Amino acid sequence: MTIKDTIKQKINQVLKKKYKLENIEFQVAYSPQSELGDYSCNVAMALAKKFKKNPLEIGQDIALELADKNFTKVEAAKPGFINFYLSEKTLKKTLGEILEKKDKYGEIKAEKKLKIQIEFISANPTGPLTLANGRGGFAGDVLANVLSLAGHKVAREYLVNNWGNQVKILGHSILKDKKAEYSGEYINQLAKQIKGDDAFGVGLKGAEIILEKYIKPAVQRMGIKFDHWFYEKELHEKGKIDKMLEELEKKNLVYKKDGATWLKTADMRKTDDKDRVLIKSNGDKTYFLADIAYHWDKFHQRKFDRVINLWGADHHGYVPRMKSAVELIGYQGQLEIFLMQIMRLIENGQEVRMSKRKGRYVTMDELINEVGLDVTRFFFLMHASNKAMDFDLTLAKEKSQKNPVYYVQYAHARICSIIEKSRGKLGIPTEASGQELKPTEKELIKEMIKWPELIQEVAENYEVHKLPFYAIALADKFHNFYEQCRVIKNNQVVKDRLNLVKAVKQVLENVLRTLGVSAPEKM
RNA sequence: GCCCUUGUAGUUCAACGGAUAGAACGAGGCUCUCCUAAGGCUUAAAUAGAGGUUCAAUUCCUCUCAAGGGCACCA
Repeated sequence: MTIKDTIKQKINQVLKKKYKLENIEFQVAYSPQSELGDYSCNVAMALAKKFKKNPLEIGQDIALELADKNFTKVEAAKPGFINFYLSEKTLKKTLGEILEKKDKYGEIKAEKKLKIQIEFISANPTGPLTLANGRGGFAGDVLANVLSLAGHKVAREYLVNNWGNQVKILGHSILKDKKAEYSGEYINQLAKQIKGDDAFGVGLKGAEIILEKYIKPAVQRMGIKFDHWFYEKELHEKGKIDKMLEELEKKNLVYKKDGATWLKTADMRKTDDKDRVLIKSNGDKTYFLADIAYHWDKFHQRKFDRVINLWGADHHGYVPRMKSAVELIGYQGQLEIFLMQIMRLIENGQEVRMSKRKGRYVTMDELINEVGLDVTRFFFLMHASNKAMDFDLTLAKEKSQKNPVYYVQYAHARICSIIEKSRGKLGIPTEASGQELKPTEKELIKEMIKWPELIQEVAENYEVHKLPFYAIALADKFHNFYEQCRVIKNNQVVKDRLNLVKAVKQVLENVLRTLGVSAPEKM
């Protein structure tokens, strides 16, 4: 159990015993400054109104009951916060825990182990992966890592839309006829390889080649491994779409109007506001129907407890109907859709609209070639997904040398160097001054205590961008320590510090692994 | 027109409704006889505007202004 959980549990016990209260909402957070302790809780402020009492007094009353071996001091402060001061013993205990758990430090037990699927990227197989696919790609990959650390069984999936209109258009583009829309070098290449006169057939072949020759290698270079590539084509060819329609009819969820077949999505008034077409009046099936069949497959056939889809923000109008459909087929609350905001490409200070159709885009490959995978991943991951981000390739190239990822990796390299130099040297237990940890040492350990707590938090709110910020904070604490405390002194190794530094190396590695970024031994 | 996102230092981004709004880059000033100066220390610099809710608002609500996206029997 993390320190945070321990505090929460203890406070709930006190509330129950002392005040006969349950289910009170309160938060346990990190104190903003070290003078105010390490953890702080606002429960007294939450109770102030209820009791019509000064929150500080309530805080003092509660603090009295909270004495715990993990803390040297628990006390109420100013407006009514209860502050917890970690004891040195707890810090040292954590250090031992890290060295013992090694790469497992950060793993937590889920209250209930879930089978979770994360579907992301899923870019149409009509061209190479571009920068636009970077956000969802890296965020999805890291979210999957986090959810596994949090104790769930996670599968990564890429939906290949190798069917429908865009495949036909791809075919026309390869044939270079009047209906062509896509252009670019890859289309020219495909035109040389594929012959035929049926646009859809040509498109299918083109999509297959694009997937194998451009998309899959790019995904691999991005450092992502999908557990499953799902082909939309198979839904159609295996008759799963027709079966889905039968199923919906059996459940009495469809009706005919104006020659088309509709799904009663508006019945789910909370999620969608009107009914949606499944079969057009010309007899064509809509993509929506295929998508329902796809989700039926996820939930009904493959039995996922939770499905998370990362979509581009331009699909947000589609979210309500998809959620309604999933509810209608009986999986309420099990589909989560996260929108990745648009990424704008800037060139010479001007926004350039990326367009696959106009052949105007920067591919993932180009970017990784220019600045490297570590910089690319870190850059994308640092941005919260609900905000639009600007990307200037020229600036990115210039600035890649200054990417904060190096700050983090440099900490790791410095540690490796210390460990290397300490080999074979005489060990001395601690500094002559005694057992007391220096402030920078304490700060460093406290930062490491946060790692499992962060995993827990991100597994709940999916805010993956907090991980790179944590990595920077940990590196920062290390660099501070490095300036203040020497591990090797007069050609002798301070043993406790060597252990501390080894623990930091371990946590840095765990963090970087979760981010999919390398931990170099030399820089 | 309706709906959804988003407005934080010069720039790119942080900040579960909490205590003095943090970083990085950029600008200025220090700092290597000692484990990697890709480091450390330091100065200047920000919540778009107006109301409201709250003990407490960058965060929630309303309006204004600004940016982006969506409103199909397209996928």
